[in-house]
Amino acid sequence: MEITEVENGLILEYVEDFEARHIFECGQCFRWKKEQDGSYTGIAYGRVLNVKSDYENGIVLLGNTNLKDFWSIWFDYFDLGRNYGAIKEALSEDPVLGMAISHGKGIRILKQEPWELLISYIISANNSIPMISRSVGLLSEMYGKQIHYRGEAYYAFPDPVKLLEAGIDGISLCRAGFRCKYIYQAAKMVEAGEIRLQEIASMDIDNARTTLMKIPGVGPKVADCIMLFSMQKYGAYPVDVWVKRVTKHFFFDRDVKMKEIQRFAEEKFGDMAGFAQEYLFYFARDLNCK
DNA sequence: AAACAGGAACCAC
DNA sequence: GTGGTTCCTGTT
Repeated sequence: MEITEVENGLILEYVEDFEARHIFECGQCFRWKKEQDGSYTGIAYGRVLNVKSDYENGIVLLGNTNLKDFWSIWFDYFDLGRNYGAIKEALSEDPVLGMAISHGKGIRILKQEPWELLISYIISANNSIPMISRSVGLLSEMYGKQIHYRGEAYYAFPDPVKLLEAGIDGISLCRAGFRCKYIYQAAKMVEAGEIRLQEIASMDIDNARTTLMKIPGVGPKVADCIMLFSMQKYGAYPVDVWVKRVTKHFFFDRDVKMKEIQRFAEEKFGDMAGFAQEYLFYFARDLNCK
């Protein structure tokens, strides 16, 4: 990779396995908005960033940043030190994964913030992606810190304290329905130190899952999403309806239970299950696999 | 306008 | 521990 500093941004060249559309639209994040020019603008770690990529030429343009933030935030956020070529090659031994990977070849799993993901995925339960994005956006607008970029206002995701101050009634304004009480309780547990996300992140996958599931609104699927997308637990294989459908369709072709799918993923993909899940999810949505 | 979409809680068994 | 029902908001 080669980095050039330009006016209010960076040009990255010789970047492999990076396609903004695949990264931001494979279901792992809710705060990146597509712009007219095909770039994406989002907010993470208290910074607003604009991203545009050209997969074939290995070019990524980062707007509204600098070298310091690149090395302290964005290099890790986009996991640019990871060799996705090797992962894709290994997974492609399976022909179904081979197809899925050619559909989403530029997917990278972002290293997002555990607290924001905990709340985002509590909201995701029995909910659709546009509605989840809206609720997370509303919480941020109402209770998060405002940041300006190109004359527009962006909002960081609010701290637990801010949500506690808002109370259940304040939280309910984000239109997350029955999940609002879980959001409030989660904030309470985190603020009280009853749940320590950093500690959970350092546990092995089974202990981390069990501990996360003590939080109301967090079941097996939500726990696996939090672990995969913010705690680098790449053996997690979150099974939502799409992953259930696509796994069932290509690998079973019969009625299967969640537990069977979990065991199958663990045995077939091992510590790469999370990557396989993302390729399959994006593929299933593309195919509208039912 | 009724049917459908989407995970976890909760309660029987 | 498994199975069925309910929760909320929105779209088709």
